[in-house]
Formats: sequence, C-alpha cells, structure tokens
Amino acid sequence: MPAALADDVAMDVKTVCLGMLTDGPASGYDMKKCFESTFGHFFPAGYGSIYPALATLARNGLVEFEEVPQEGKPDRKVYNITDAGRAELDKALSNPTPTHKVRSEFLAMMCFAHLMTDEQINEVIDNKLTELDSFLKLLDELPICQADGSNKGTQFVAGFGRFVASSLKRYINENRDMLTQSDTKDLKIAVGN
Amino acid sequence: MPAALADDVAMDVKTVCLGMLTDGPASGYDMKKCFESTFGHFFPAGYGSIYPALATLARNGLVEFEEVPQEGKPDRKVYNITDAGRAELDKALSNPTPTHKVRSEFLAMMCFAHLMTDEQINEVIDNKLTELDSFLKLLDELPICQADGSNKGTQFVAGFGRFVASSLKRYINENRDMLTQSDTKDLKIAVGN
DNA sequence: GATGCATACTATCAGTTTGATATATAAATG
DNA sequence: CATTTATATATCAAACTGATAGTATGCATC
Repeated sequence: MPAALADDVAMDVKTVCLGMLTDGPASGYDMKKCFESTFGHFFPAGYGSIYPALATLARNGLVEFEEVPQEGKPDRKVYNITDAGRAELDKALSNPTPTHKVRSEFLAMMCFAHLMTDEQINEVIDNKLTELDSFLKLLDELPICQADGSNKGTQFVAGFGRFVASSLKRYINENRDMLTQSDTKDLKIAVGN
Repeated sequence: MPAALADDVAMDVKTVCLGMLTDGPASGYDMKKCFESTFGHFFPAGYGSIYPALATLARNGLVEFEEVPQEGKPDRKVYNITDAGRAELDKALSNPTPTHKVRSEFLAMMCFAHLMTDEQINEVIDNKLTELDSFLKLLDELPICQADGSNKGTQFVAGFGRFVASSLKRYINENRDMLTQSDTKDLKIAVGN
C-alpha cells in the first residue's frame, strides 16, 4: 500500500481562509463577508469559526497580521499569508478525496411525512421552493468577492450551485404529490445511471 | 406578527432518533446502522452524537429503555418512545422551514483550482465521479431500515438522492474541462429558473 | 433630538457534532 | 494463528454553530 499521507491537512475553515488570503490581505470581517456572499453557500462559517481559525493560523506562523488603526471605526487586523501558509495550503489541495456533505433537516423531516398533515407538508415544500428561487436569483447577481473573481474555479462552482438548485426545484415540483396524496403514485422522474 | 414558536424544537439527532422510534423499539446500535444505510446520506450521525442524544432524551422522559441481557454479546439498551416524546416530535415536525445545508470540501477546493495542477484536479474529479456512482448503485439496492420502509416519505427522499446524484454527475462530466483547460470555455449547461 | 437600526470591527461562549478511540466477546476470514 | 468483522456500549479532544457582547459612527424615522 502507498504510505499514508504524512500529515493530513483537512480542507477546513483555516484552509479556506488561507486560500482567500492568496488573493490579497484581508481582515476577519472581510472574510466573513466573503463567506456570506459566496463560500457560505457550500461551506458555511461564522465569526465563531473564523476568528479562532485566524488565531490558530497566526500562532502557527501560517499567516501574519498588522493592526491598522482607523478613524471612527475599530482597528482592523489585516492578515497576510506566509510562505509556510502557502505550503500548508498546497498540502490541503493535494488531498485527492475532498468530501461533499449534506445535512438536511428538510429530507429528514420528509422521511416522517406520514406523521405530518398535508397542510404542514405543503407549507414546508412551498417554503423550500421559495428558498431555492431566492438562491437562484442571488446567484444571477453574482457578487464574487475575490479580486480574481472571474477565475475558472469560481465559475465552475457557481454553475454547480445553479444547476443543483434548478434540479432540486424540478424534482420537488414534479414529485411533491407523492407526499400528500394517499393513493399510490410513482416517481415522475426516473433516472438512469 | 405571529407569536414566536414557544419552544423551538430543532430537527437534530435527538429528533431523528425519536422519529425512528415511532417505528418500533431500537437500540443505539440499531439506529447507528439505520444512519449508515439511509439517513446518514443526508443527515449523518455517529456514536458520538447518537448515544449522548439518547441519554438526553431518556433524562427528559422522551424515551424509556430496558436493558436486555444477551448471551455472548453485550447487553442491549432497547429504547421506546413515550407520549411526551411523540409530542416533542410533533413540535419538531411543525417547523415550516427545515434547513438543507451543504458543506463541501470539494467545491471549496475547486474554487482554488487555479492553484492546483491539472493532474490534481483530474484525480479529484475522477474520485468524485466514482463516489457518485457508488452512491447511485447503493441506492438501487435500497436497504431501507424502517419496517415501514415503503412509505411515501422515504421513497420521495430516495428519489431525491438519486436525482441529485445523477445531476451532479452530469454537471461535472459536462463542465470538468473548464477547470483544466487554460483557454476560455463557457458553461455547457445553462439553466433557466 | 431621541430612539432605533445598519455598518464596521473585534471577540467569546455554551451547546453540538465529528471522528477517532476504548472495551469486550464471538465468529468468520485468510 | 492472526486479522477482520460483527455485536454492543461509551467517551473525548477538536471543531463548528449560532447567539451574544462590546464599541463607535452615521443615517433614518418618529
């Protein structure tokens, strides 16, 4: 067998912060906005994970920061990636099997649809469809945060999001009857591998 | 405005365990198998969350358990849902906006594709496609864990999984060139809302 | 002119979840 | 005979979530 990877670097919040910094200096606040606008849709992170991540990165010498005083506003801690940080990022990007996890209260709930009223089910479905529409609309307005926003990777990912959201909409619209009607209905969309 | 929900019950591991118990008594080990076979694909949970969840549910009187001795094997703690537990589950199922979250190291990594070699990118993509194939194959063998496995909800959710996995495969296959070729290529799949 | 809200910035904390590990026995696999 | 798999429990460090807190300015709204 091939030797196990010496020191596995996960694609976690720390690593994504490192990646953002390859595009230029930024504060924790800047990164939070970036997570909100784009990354957060497939890799959520709040202050509770960003600030500790930056603190750990700084402690390990993977980033440096300088405190920039501002007039009328709190000081900014502006972070920069170091050479050690770049090396660590490279390690993380060499993991050949990154995960793609879903945690869906929605699907878990639908498993218990037989314990719900039709009214409850319809409300949940309608809300989910509305949410998907908002998401698609948001993607159309494309608020890319990275300076190099037009890079192939982010285009691929945005297209991915658009495609998945549209697919979900279609599946839900065409199969929602299954959940509320008591007579036997089959899946309307059959899929070949 | 409508009064805020008195005591928000989240659709968390505790609640899913309650839901599983509406189908009959089960041990933590049984539930883990159920998470592994079906639920885990869209709502993962390991021993580290299942056992504490059951302990909390028992402490709050939402489930009861009896220890069943076995020959040659460790004792089983067999759990049953109580009336209070059923009421709690009903509360959780009345939440009209259950979440659907994605956490994708894969997409995060693809955002930094410009920092990777074509070889690295292709390996990641190939692995992801293989993973999706395994998932689709697994769904075709349908190891439903609930006695009432043929209920509409689980059928809807299984179809959902199949549809999403096939969509992902298609998107990745048709757009992977974007990531590795240096000349400008556009998305091959355009989607209307 | 006051009250509240949005923006800009930092940071912490309780509760949950993750993923690995520990313990113990038996059966099957190589 | 050694290893792995299955049956069952449980715990722990590290990470993450979502909310909250503090502090200062400006901008509406009442």
